[in-house]
Amino acid sequence: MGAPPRPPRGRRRKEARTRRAPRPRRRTEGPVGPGGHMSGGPAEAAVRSALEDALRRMGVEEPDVHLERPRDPAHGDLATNVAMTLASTLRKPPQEIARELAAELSLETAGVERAEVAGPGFLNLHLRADRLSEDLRSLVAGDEGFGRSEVGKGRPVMVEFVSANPTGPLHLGHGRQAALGDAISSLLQWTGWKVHREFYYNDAGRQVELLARSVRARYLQHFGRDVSVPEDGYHGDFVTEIAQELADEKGDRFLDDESSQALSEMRAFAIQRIRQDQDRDLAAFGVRFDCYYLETSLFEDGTLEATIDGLREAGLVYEHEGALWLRTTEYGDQKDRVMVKSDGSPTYFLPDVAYHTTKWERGFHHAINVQGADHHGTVTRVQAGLQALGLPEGYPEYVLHQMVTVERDGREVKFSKRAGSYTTVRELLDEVGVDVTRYFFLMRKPEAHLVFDLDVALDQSEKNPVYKVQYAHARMCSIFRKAGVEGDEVDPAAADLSLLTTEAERELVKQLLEFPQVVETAARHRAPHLICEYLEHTAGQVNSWYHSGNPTRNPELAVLVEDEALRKARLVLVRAVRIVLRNGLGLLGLQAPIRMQRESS
RNA sequence: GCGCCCGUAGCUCAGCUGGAUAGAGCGUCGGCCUCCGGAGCCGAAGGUCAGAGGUUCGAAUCCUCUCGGGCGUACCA
Repeated sequence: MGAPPRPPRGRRRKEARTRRAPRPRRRTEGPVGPGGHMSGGPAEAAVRSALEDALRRMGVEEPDVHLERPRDPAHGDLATNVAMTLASTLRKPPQEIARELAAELSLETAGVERAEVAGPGFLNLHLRADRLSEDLRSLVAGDEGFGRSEVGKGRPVMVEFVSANPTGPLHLGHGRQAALGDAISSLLQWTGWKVHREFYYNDAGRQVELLARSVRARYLQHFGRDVSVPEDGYHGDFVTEIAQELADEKGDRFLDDESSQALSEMRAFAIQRIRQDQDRDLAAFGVRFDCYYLETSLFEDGTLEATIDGLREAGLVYEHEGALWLRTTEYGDQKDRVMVKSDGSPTYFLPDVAYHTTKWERGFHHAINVQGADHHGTVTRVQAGLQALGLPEGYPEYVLHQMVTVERDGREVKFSKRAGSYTTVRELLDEVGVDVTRYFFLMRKPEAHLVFDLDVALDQSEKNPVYKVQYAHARMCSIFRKAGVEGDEVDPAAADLSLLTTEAERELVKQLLEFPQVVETAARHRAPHLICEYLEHTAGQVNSWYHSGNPTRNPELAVLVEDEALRKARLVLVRAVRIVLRNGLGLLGLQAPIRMQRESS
């Protein structure tokens, strides 16, 4: 066979505006984009602007100050490496620049007690105690909104996730997607985006056809006929269950009816049952969608034809061996792709492209698809198809996650009964519960393989990270009960927060104040695991602080000390902890329990 | 073959824009614990950041190559 025909030259040249090698889409290049400063609390903002003023006085025109919280408390509350980054443009040694900056900095307006040059050119800043107190007050004032920001400016973004075919129960991969998609959606909401959650149903095409044939086979078997499920059909128990229900509801009316009408009725029945099943699991998992988009609707409303027409107009469509191809290689794909097979039916690729055009047309100029990495082959071609239609390069953005395996005693387990070859979300939910399942799906970055350790998941002690965080929250509530006060009524204005002087307390306050930045970073990187990590770390600090006040050993470090003023101040800190943990857990879709109840075994 | 992802402590994993002595949990070892909430607390040991080269004042992080693992590479979804 010769090479496929090529479109007319002039046309092609015009349309082929970009012809570059495929480039991996970094998750950091999404809607929020890199760059732009993270907020930080009022104290940090004051430090930043004071540093910028000082730098301007030193002749730096557009100072770009990066502030970080040093790991080592001895290195101050905040540190900047700006002297090192300016060394080449100012042509001076970093340490000298840092010394100048320290001298030029107005400590008063920065709210800084002292500034020290350290290491290769860091400027370490120790905040005045009152600045930390102010930030703590604003944290409590923020309450349920603490951690939210407006960087998204209310722009719409669609997050598509799960999008399971209606051909069986949801499996672990879908579970991870449900958790990820929902958490990423929440993160975007928390950072000021208008989020639309969508589920795309591939209810057309070959797979549902196979499902229908499989159900029919089981149905006929039910009536004693000697038929077998198609080789490439669905063999799980759920197919038999559906066939059983079909027989219960419709009797034997399909028994000798081999018409396509009968098959399509059976298909509709099966799809409806499976969707019900999936919906129930998603509801149990606590995930809601704003829209379920049906692939079949693209056939019905003419979107498919319109898409083909659009692609023809772009001059990138050609026929070859009876099939209709799209020249996706124009946009970096490894080979051209078939849109319509020689038998006249479309491949999944065409509706996929058509579907994504509707996202754009519905006003979602930012779209994120959460998918399993086993589908990564589709990314380039779908983006290519969309680019051919004039949509921007890199639309939509993809978050691809790796596979999930379940382990017990260090060995992989597959405890599926219903699905045949895979473990279902339902089975996992029944085994370990919603909160643990969600958290475990989120605690690793999406692109890393996830090992779901059942031994840890079933452990109800603080070795289980979920319980560790929830315990810390419950403990704070417990302290309020013990103190006989309503946590929400603990008033920072009525307390002298300068009494929070121990290192553990100061470090804890700083940790809590970091929450908004963590949310922003996690949202920008589509990385819910950063929230998990933050919560675990925070809970560790909280628990350690709490335990340091052991009544028999160090009663003076307990929250509920005799000293009324100190007690009030510490109760404010307890309230702040509770706010942050509750907000963080809520963001991930987890409960923040007032008290923990263990199941006795 | 080509493309994408991954490789950090015994295990599971963090590590933000390239920054100071690479962190956490589990496990191991050593202490403590009739505690505001229960399998808890404190501490210790444990590293050639897969390997090699490069860029840089500075690399786990950026670039190139090699090795190892996973996935993809259909007129399947």
